[in-house]
Amino acid sequence: MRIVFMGTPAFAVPSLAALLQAGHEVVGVFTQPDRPKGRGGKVQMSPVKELALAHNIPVFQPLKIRTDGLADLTALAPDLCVTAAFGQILSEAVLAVPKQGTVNVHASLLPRHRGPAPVNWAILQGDSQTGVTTMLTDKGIDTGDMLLRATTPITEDDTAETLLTRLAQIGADLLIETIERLSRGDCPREKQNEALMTYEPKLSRELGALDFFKPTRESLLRVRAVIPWPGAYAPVANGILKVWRAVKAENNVSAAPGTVLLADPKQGLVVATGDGAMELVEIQAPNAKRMDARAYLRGHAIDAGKPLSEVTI
RNA sequence: CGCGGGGUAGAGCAGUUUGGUAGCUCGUCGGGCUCAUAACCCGGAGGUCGCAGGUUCAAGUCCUGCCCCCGCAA
Repeated sequence: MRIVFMGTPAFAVPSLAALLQAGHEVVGVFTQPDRPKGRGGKVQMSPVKELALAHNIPVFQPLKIRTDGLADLTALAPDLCVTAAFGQILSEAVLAVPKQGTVNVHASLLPRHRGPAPVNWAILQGDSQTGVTTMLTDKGIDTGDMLLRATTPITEDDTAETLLTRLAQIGADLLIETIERLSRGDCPREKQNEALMTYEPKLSRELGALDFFKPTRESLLRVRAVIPWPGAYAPVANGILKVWRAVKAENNVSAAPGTVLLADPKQGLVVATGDGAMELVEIQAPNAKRMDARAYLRGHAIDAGKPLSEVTI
C-alpha cells in the first residue's frame, strides 16, 4: 500500500517512524517549508523532514498543499494519506487523491479539543485524562469520523511537554493498529457527537499570563499547560518573570493576591493568590535562563511584602 | 550577517567603569548551644576568575583572537 505521510513537528515523528518500522511503503512526505528558527535566525528543517531524509524518502514542502502541492501529491498516487500535526488544512481536492482516504492522528479524545493545541487545552481545563484519536479526515477541522482511540491519565506532574511526548508515542502505536484494522476491514468507525464538541484556538502569548487573583489551582494548571511555549509569566518591575514550575503553598497571612509572601533561599518564593498562595519553584528572570527559584534567591535578594509586579528581579 | 545577556569555589551571584595579592548568600566538613529547628554561635576545606596570546612592575579587571551557554524575536 502506497502511503503518503504529512506532518511537521516532533509529535509527528513517532508516527512516521512507526510506519517505517512496520514496513509500510511510505512513498512521500509532506511537511511545512523550512523556516528561520532559533537564535541567529537560522533556517531549520522540521523534525519530520529530518527523519524522512534519513530514510531517503522524497520530501515535499509546498507553501499550500491545496494549490502548489496538489500535482506532486497526485503524482505519488497514494492509496492512503496519513496526517499528524501537519499544520495545513487539506482541501477536498487533496482529500480526493488517496484511494482509501486520509487518516489523521489527533492528540485528544474527540470530539473534545478539536483544533491545533488539544494537549495544552486539556491540561488548562483540568481534564483528568486525555488521549489520541485516529480519524478519517474530512473537509472540516478535526470533524471526521473517529476510528480508534487510546487514553492516558493526566497526572499532577504532567506538563504539555511531557504529555505531548507520551501522546506522540501512543498515537504512533494507535496509527499502526488503525491501518492494520482498516486493511482487514474490521476497524470501527463512529461519527462525532457534535453536541459534545469543543474547539480551541492555537496558543497565543497571552495564554501564558498568570492572574494571581484567580484560585491557585487555575494558575498551577496554566503553568503546566503552556510549557514549553509560551510559558507562564507574570509582570515584574524590570520585565517579565517566567514561571516554569509552581506548587500550592500555605498562606496564613492576609495579603492581596500577587503579594510576595516569602522570598529567601530556604523558604522559597511564595506569592499570594486569590484563595491562598503558590510557590514559584522554577523561574526565569528577564534575559536569564530558567533556574530553581531558591538557587536564584541566593544570588538575588528580593524583598517580601511587596507586590510581585513591583519587585525588580 | 535579526536584537541582546553571560562564562569568578558544589549552586546562585557581586567585583571589571577608576588594574594592585578574590568577596557575598547557600551548600559542605568539624565543633558548640538547644527539648527542638529551614534556628543560632565558632572554626575549616574548596577557585588555573571559559581558552589562547598581548600590554604592564602588577590583569578577574585593559587589548586581540577563539570556544561554549543563554534570553528575545520569528
